[in-house]
Amino acid sequence: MHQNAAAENNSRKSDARLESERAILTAAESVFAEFGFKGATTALIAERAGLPKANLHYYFPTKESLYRRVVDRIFRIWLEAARSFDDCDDPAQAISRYVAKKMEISRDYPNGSKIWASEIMMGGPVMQDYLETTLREWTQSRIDIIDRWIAEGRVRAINGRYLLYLIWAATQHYADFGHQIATLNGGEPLDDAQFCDAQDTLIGIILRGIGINQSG
Amino acid sequence: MHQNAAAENNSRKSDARLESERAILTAAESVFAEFGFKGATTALIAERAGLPKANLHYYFPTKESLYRRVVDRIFRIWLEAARSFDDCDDPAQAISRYVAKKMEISRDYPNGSKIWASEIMMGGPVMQDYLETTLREWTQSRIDIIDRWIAEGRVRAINGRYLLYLIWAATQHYADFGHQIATLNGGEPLDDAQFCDAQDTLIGIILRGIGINQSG
DNA sequence: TATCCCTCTGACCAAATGGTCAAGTTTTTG
DNA sequence: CAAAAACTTGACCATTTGGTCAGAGGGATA
Repeated sequence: MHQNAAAENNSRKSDARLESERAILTAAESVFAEFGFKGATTALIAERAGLPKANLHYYFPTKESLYRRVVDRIFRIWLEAARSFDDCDDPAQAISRYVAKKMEISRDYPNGSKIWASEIMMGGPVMQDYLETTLREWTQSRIDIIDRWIAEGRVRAINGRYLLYLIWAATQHYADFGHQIATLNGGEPLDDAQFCDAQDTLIGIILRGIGINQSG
Repeated sequence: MHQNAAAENNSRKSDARLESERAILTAAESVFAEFGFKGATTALIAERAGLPKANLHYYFPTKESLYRRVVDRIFRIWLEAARSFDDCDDPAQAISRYVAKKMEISRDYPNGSKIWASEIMMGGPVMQDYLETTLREWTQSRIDIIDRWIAEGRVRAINGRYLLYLIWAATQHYADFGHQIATLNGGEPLDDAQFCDAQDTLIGIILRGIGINQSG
């Protein structure tokens, strides 16, 4: 196959290898999300990935190395969402875009969000570096932006830090507590219309809550 | 000791037994919160409770029975907070009291909140009954109250369900993600002043967000 | 003191689990 | 085509873990 060349761009890894790794990582995400790091078993991950456990250990020597790869991916997705805060200097647009993006991530990668939550609850054994460097810097720079908006009178005087926590909490809730939300929805996950309603309700409350009068 | 009579009110359990059970339950809460159900080991729980593992199994025959007791306690605390929604018919007071109460619970029983979160992420194997009965009924009745407030024009038209989810998410975040919040606070948990600030910021955003103009 | 009941605990066991390995099979390369 | 490199896998192992058990305190009551 001629796609070989494209695949080899990625560290000379064959298509088959990439496919196996992808299957393992996907399975690992679901198992780590459901049982936490200690509760996850490599046997179950291998089973969900459709290959023998020994084969899984060929690609990922230890459970921890596999876990690290999964956490890495999650953090990269988080960083992508973080960028939507930069695209625009209008507070209303910046915040509503950021909230919308985080909601979409909760819907599209719920397992990633759960693993993040689990990591933090365990005291961040793997992500502590990220928390102390990248996340801390990102958070402070966004607080600075919010403070500038406040100084310019475009946003009501609030503590930007706790606004960010509110946004993180409210959006990630739709992933981390998806099972509870589904149970309270008759056992079914939110459909598209409900999800949009949740998103709009959240954005509406936050924007008005920080003193932005929405048009429309 | 004359307190004996008081203790015997509780199913004839001796002081010593109650004390041992309390120590075990406290230890169990911290271990389940940190490692999840599967990751928690009875050996570690026993160690943190300061007694041999065999003794723990004398009081709680299986790990699951111990876990159920811990989850029961959490749910009872949750119900207590839920009542603060009933004490008052004024939307501003009812909601600000409820949020404040939930924030206090996050500060005072962070492990309980983490175990709840972990349970939900596992698909609610133990709490599913609660979710489908008590929680569902409580949620619907509160949505009805919010809808009445809206009909009376005392609150902006919003979807009450997603307002509740926002409140749960934002308040429980301070327990579940306490480690992340501490890391972003220079490694120290929020002090009293910061915690109050977070509480006031949250209440302020929510009240204004649902169209209640606060005085003061 | 003798009896009874509750509590405590070290030693033990079977099952589960992370990880290894040698012996294969397949794919790539010279 | 042959050799080498990469991949696959069943069997195996050491450790961990939930739970058991026999027997040892220890404090009431008669």
